Amino acid sequence: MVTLKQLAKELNVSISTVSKALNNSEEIGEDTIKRVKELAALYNYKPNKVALSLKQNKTKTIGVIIPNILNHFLAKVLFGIEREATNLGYNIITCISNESLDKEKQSLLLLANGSVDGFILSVAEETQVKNEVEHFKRTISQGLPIVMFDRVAHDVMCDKVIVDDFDATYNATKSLLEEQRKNIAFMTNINNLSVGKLRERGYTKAILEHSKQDPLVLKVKKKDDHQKKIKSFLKKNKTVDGVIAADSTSGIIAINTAINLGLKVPKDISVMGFASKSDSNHALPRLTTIRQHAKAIGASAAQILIHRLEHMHLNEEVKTKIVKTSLVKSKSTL
Amino acid sequence: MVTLKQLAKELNVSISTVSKALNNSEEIGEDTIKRVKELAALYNYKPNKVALSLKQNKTKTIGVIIPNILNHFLAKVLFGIEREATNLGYNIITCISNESLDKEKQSLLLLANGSVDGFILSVAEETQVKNEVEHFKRTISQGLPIVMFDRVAHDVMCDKVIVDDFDATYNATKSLLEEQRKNIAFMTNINNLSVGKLRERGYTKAILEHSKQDPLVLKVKKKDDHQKKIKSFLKKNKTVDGVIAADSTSGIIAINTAINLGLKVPKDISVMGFASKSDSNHALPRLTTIRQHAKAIGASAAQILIHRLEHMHLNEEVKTKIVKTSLVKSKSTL
DNA sequence: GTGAAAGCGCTAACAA
DNA sequence: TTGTTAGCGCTTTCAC
Repeated sequence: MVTLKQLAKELNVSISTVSKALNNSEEIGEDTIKRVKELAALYNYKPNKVALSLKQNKTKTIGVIIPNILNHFLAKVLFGIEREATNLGYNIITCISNESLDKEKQSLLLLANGSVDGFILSVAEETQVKNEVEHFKRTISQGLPIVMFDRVAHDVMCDKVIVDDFDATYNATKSLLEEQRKNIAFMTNINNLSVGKLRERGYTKAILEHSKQDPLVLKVKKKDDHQKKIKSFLKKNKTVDGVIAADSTSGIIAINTAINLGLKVPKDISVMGFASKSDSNHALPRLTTIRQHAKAIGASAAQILIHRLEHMHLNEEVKTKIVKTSLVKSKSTL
Repeated sequence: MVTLKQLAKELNVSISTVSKALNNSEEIGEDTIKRVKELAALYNYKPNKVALSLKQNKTKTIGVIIPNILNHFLAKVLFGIEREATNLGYNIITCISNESLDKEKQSLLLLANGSVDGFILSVAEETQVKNEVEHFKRTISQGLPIVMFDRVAHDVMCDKVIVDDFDATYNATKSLLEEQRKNIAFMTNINNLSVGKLRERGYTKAILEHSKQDPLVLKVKKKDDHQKKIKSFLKKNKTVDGVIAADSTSGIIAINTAINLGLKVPKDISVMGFASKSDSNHALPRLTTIRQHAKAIGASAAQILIHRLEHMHLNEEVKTKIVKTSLVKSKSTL
């Protein structure tokens, strides 16, 4: 890479002249500016990012810590973050915590050495289970702002972008009740997560308030055979005529399994679940989905963090933004 | 963040003494080392990454350019890259080209300002269609090595990690022929990509060599209704008794659609396709899949790049690594 | 209108 | 054993 020094030498002017010329300083003569710019263009000069970062004590880089990149929702949020950050002139350094508390701590520590100006993250499953938050607080107190999305740690004072999980399942359940469903089951493989619990509560509340049935919940663990679990559940609970799925695969599998068992969807059983558009394609009939607007969540998180970074002096209060889900009807419900 | 300067001041020693002490230099007295380290620990000192990068003229950071983060395969490769890079002491800056040539150029340019030491990337669809490679060559000639994976630009001299796409479908097709399938179709929605073409050629060759049928190919475009396309294809070609899917969704949809049309899988029709483990769950019976070992591909790419970065002086020849696919049999084939 | 010098945080050659 | 100094590439204040 060409440096100011080299340009200066070749032009027989000082380094500072070159610097000022390239930054269109008023101080510099017109033809000098022209000469400098021409040579810079010729050599394809680009200011060294690292030197700039050191000088200005900011990197224009955001650390993003994602629990699981293979989760379609999280990947899509990352997509949103990347796009918005790029538009606003920031790069992102991505770490994958792999749902591990240790890796999460590690990543936070590793990047808190001047590599990034702040963080966007979703809390790892293990962290939520153990309810640890010290590492977040420490990072923030070091002057590195954090924006949490989706899975957040409520007792950490920082900006948050979340989904209306409770309302989403509450409304989804009510919508199945309006179809006159008498025995609606709730399926989840994210029962450990804050969002998973909220979704279950939304379902339960709707059932208790508006139905005569008891809540009926199937909790699938990561290591379970997902298909088998759902199949035996549906076999055992033959009167189930509605399903709310808290995660993106349970809904798909529920439809496929129901059909395999000879049920008609949605005539005999209605299925509704959190999922993305592309996943909903994997069932026939297509899954009626609760969409989380993942890209918008990512974009919001990036905006909020960058706004804070660029207005650090203002010391604004932390805020929580709620991105509303929407229900996209398809053929798996009436 | 605490700096050496502050530590030095508080300890009444020089900056270089502190630096050396922290680096366990032989030159420094034992008790000085101890005093320095204690204070450093107290203040939670961490060497400033940016300063180090500037000094040593390397960032220990890799630029990763992914065409589409929502593609499960690519996301998994990213996962592999991140893990391996982290293990080897590198960070990754992720850019998403979104299959756009412009964004790809943009990202390359943006990071070639000292932000990263090298690149790992998979070529964007538009880039492959237009067959542009100049931006890659320019980057490399600037001293930033590139490792390409999966979708590679053959006329760029750089390290590559690829899949045995041709062999994979050739063998898959032969395996269906061994089931005595008489009319095997090939379905793809990645016909624009180098890998998509290779996969089609593998299928075609196997058919031409070992079967009496003509090749039968269904090309689905991004904007098509995937389910509809496959449904009408299967309706029109009622004698199709085998399917090879080049991408990760066509196989799933083919199974679900066949069942919807009243066919028995695998009795009436066998389906086999590229897909990941989690996707294969979306069909019932589960899809027999061609696995690409995405994580291993990512890890290899990271290893190769980092090796090159740390042995730049050797100027080793570029190499191409082929990661063999494997066929995981499930219930969608005999 | 142009240049010299300081400084961001760090390392390392050299001096004491 | 410890300190001084230069320098990585850049911006910016202050002199000329």
